[in-house]
Amino acid sequence: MTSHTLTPLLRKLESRALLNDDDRAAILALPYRRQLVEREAYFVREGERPERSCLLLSGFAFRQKLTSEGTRQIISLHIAGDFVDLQGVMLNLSDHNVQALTRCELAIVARSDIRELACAHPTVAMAMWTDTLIDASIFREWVLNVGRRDALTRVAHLLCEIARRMEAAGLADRLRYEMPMSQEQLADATGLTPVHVNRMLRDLDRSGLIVRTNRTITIKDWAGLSDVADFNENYLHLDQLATEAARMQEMSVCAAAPS
Amino acid sequence: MTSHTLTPLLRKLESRALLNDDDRAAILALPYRRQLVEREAYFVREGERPERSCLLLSGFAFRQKLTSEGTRQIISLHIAGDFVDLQGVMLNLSDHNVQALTRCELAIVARSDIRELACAHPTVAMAMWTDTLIDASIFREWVLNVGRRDALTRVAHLLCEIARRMEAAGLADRLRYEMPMSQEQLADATGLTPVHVNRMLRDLDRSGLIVRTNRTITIKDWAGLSDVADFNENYLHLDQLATEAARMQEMSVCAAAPS
DNA sequence: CGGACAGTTGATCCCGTTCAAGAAACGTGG
DNA sequence: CCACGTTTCTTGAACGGGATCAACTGTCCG
Repeated sequence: MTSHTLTPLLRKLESRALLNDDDRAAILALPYRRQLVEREAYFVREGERPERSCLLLSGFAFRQKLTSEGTRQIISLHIAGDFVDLQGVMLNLSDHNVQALTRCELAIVARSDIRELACAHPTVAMAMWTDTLIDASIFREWVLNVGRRDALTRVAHLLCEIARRMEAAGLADRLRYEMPMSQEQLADATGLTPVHVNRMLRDLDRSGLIVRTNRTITIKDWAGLSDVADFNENYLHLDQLATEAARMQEMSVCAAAPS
Repeated sequence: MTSHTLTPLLRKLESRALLNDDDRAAILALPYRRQLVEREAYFVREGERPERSCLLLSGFAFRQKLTSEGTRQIISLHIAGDFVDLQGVMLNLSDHNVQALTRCELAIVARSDIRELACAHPTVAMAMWTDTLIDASIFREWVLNVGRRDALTRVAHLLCEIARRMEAAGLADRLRYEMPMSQEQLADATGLTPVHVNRMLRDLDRSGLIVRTNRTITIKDWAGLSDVADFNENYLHLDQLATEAARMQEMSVCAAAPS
């Protein structure tokens, strides 16, 4: 049972709230369908009425919006274990696109099944709510990044975020990972042009903070890089569970009552 | 009972999900404390551990983050009826600041009371979840606005968003409202400088799309303005309730079972 | 080997910034 | 009600960070 397909989902939700055995069983009992999708495939399209949500079992994905002129802004990244498009469970119209960055394995779950789970298991609902709140926190940091930081800082910040999230997901070392994005995609994520992203990467390389070999990023000086990146990892809320456990004891609210 | 202080909260949540009488009673039974705060006052500070949430009874507020260099980015606006800082109910560390834009009346509710409400009333939990998802959708649009649109479009987009949200909240006509923000704040919301915001407003004025008298914005040509603004209101999810009701019928999930 | 795509570099341009100074609006106290 | 200081708005002039355009290199894959 430990190798159940939905184990990554269970892990994710357990990192968001304190679940009991009943909650765990209900999560693993979710009906799902496995699917493999190619690079560039759309999971969700703007304007659609979502009927299902996608759990990323492997690979990378990103959220994206287009202006009327056709320029693209990447809004966020998603890595294996992320429940992409959880907001489609409650919102009735999709306001952006979600696309595969690499080839992805998915577990597809019906929206109605997630709603039933949430209704029957309040703690699971709160774990999913928390997950979407962390997404929102990342969006806020990206508004700041794109709105008020210069080009070098923006690029460095994105490198730090990817490093830290991949480390937290157990996918790579913080100091060495393979960049899943092309420079054009980095540009769309930072609100820059591919040409200028290239120059900023070169500058980071020349100043000795990183080394690039093909798509592998090696961070030579984490403190130095996160300094030029103005990177403070609080917004990723990676320690949510630890602080949650501590605070539940203080408050003894919703304390794991068997449902 | 119709003039209960928390009626705006009830209205807000009823616009997010289909509540039953029991849910309504539980919302109005929330313990709260009224407070009046001055312009510039902080509701939440980055790095704090949130213990309470604020319902805006009157006035305007905004979310904000600072870079290490001290430049400010405004992340979103909030108007009377908004439950600011709902994300503080689940997240244990605040990742941004929330500040009063004008003098505000607040109803302050303890975090633990909201959690208890959410545990006991799944539909209310889902309404609050939905509310935070709509906030997140607005953040996404702002990433696009600040990342990929030119200055004129950014400013026009913000004018459209404020107009449409004030209209939806019943606070003003879509075509005429009093701008609650200074040009410096508009600049921090659009990722521009105050000087350039001023020029863009002048250009919108000269081209006949808007007229400004002091802080009053009169939109002379909504279609024209929303066209230069690249404004598509889907991201505000203003019709969430209507589409929700329609879809609940299709699916009959969580169908208002008396709790 | 060849064709497509990603990355790299240089030269030039322009949108938005910066700096500065004056005008209007606002709040406060007399 | 006006006088006065402060904040906000407005406009001009010069500058610069990043965009744009264009050419070349490297790499992957058939």
